[in-house]
Amino acid sequence: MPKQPAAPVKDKRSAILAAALGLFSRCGLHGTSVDQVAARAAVSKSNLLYYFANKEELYVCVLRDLLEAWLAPLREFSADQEDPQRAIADYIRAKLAFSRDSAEASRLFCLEVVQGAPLLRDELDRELRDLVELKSGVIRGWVGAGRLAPVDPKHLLFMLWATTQHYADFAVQVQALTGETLANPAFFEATVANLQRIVLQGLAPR
Amino acid sequence: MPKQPAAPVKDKRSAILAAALGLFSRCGLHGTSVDQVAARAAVSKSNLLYYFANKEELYVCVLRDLLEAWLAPLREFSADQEDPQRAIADYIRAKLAFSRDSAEASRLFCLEVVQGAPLLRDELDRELRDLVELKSGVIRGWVGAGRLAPVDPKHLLFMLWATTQHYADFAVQVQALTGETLANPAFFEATVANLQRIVLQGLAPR
DNA sequence: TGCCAGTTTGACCATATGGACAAATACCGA
DNA sequence: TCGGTATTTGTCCATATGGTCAAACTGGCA
Repeated sequence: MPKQPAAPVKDKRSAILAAALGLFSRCGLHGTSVDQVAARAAVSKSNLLYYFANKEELYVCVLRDLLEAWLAPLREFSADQEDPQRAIADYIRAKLAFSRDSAEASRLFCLEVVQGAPLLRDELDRELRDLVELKSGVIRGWVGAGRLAPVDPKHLLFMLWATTQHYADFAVQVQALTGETLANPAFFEATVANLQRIVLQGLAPR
Repeated sequence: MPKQPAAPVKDKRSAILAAALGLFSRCGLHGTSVDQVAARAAVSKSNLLYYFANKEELYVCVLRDLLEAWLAPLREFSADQEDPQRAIADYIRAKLAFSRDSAEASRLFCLEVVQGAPLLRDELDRELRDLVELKSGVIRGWVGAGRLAPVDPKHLLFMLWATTQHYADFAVQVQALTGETLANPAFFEATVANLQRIVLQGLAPR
């Protein structure tokens, strides 16, 4: 029977993963050295390589955690079949909260996908595809019932992802132009309201 | 009087810049070696370093061209003060055309901004800021005249950027989920129509 | 106490890569 | 043809970095 890893071991692993996320999201895989990650996690390089066979494995582990977190809000989307306006409004808020609370994760996800997602491609094809198919069905149902203007479900999802993730991924630009961050509660609420208003009115059946 | 660079020199420079754009946009600054760029441009590494003092200078040159191209559609936005619906519809189409025709540029811009834009920060603060201020005034005017639902101009611009750039930056994801690319004219038109419909209805004064 | 698996460390190495440099070559005007 | 400038190339080097390895250490348990 394999022994359960002791608590300190788990702590170290997650400390390393956290440090890696921070650095990878800012400098990318190739712009980050194992030394840097180790230093940031307060661990020797050799020790880090005891927990992760090599840099790529570490990177993949970070991505795996990432994808799970990224998918969470989508799994919740329309979970309890409430009315579409409510479901979409909630989703916008949840995604913006993710952009605020997990900005580094959002950015690393963005980096990876922009570069062609060599390591996520499979998961994108498999896991995400199924989930999107499922949610698309729900949206199509709403449209069919006349509760939503006719809209292609996938384009709608793209729009929701793009607009909400933008505030994490392009935070530098947002800050340069507005001086604000989602960390500011007032700005966060204003962003939620703005997005919800436009999207919901844009999707309202005529 | 400094001699004008001969035609072949210019060709070589732009060949190198083009090769660099392709590689940087896929692998980032650190994931791309000077050797690779040189090979792709059919030039020796030494020769490349004759035209660009070092890798960073090459990178900055690529970014500079990039930013200019990225700004072009925004400069055109509402240039001739037509009605807002028309101006926004045109802008959406122009930006999507950019995503289709200059996907690599869009992706490199995205990479750079996501990583904090250490090299673009100044330009973002200066050039883009002024331009955005200008266009925001136009939008505010439309809102004031009751021709547009009340909306924060900057959030509107963010929305337009995010939604249109998404099809270039997240092309892998889009393709994984729809099997399509903007290169397909039918898909391009469907995307334009979908976006225009939702955004314009979302912005219509009540 | 002594054993052993799990953990930690420092020393070391192979390689990739940015870039310096000097020699060679092409081009061009006088 | 000649001289000089611009261009091109091959060689070489310093450094950074991913990763190996064997030795040392730790903690629990018989």
